[in-house]
Amino acid sequence: MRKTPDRDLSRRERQIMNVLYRHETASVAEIAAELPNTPTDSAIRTHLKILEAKGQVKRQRQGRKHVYRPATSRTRAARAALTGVLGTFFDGSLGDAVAAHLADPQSRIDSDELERLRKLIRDAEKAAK
Amino acid sequence: MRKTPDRDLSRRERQIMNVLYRHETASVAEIAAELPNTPTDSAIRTHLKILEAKGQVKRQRQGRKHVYRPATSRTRAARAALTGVLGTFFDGSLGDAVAAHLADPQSRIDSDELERLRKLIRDAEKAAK
DNA sequence: CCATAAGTGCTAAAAAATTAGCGGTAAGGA
DNA sequence: TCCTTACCGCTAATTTTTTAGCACTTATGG
Repeated sequence: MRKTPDRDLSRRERQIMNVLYRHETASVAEIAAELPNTPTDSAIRTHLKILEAKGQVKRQRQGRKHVYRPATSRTRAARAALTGVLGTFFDGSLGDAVAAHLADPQSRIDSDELERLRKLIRDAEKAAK
Repeated sequence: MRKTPDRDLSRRERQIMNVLYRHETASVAEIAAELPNTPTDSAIRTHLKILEAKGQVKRQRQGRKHVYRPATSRTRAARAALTGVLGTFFDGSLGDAVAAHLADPQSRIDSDELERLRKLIRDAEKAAK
């Protein structure tokens, strides 16, 4: 028996949650389509059942099948994930992260995106006053 | 036997790698100090051995003990982690992520940080021309 | 209204992850 | 030098994760 339940999710559980966050909502078959080393539907259903018991996902019938969604809002999860990455890799600094991403040759930031960022910062500065 | 080795790391492996990325370099005892549900040093050593075999960490004697560090550069790992979060939660958009973080009441962005961001964007725009 | 297909949950087995015991080695101080 | 302490890796056991088999239910279309 486990003393304290693990805070983090297992590898598969995390993979599944990530699919759900990308899709907002997904059926077993849709999840299967995105998992590496694709397991059977049956295996996925077991994970979903466990995740549901952990309070991580909600399910809902939709016609013949079930559709699953994350129990916590995307916004909340997104903030937590971002904050985690900032903490682990960027010393908690958003600026460091933005700098790194802008410098990443893979990132392909276009000028519209830059423009958008510029406005975001400006608005934030305005709001701070 | 495993057909293809899993791309992702196991839960503990990831926890350990994250400690290493935060510290850049760490001893077994230092790692232990930061892991939830703290296991014995011996257990951690086993994980490190496996991570070393997977090519994820390098070790180095330092006096009496060993010191471990990630095998891949922090920069590379950081980019990958950030890109992953952007993909899962922000539709790949840096702007969305920045907006979310600025809107996060927990984030406590101060005006120096905003100033810094402003310059980053400006320089990037300049460079794009 | 029957046959088929699509989807489900239970259960138990297999594989992987996680852990600790223990004996060994070497450094440092009495 | 000898004892104690700090660390190490090997090995084997335990626990968790991950998986699939299978029998059951329910829409659907012929």
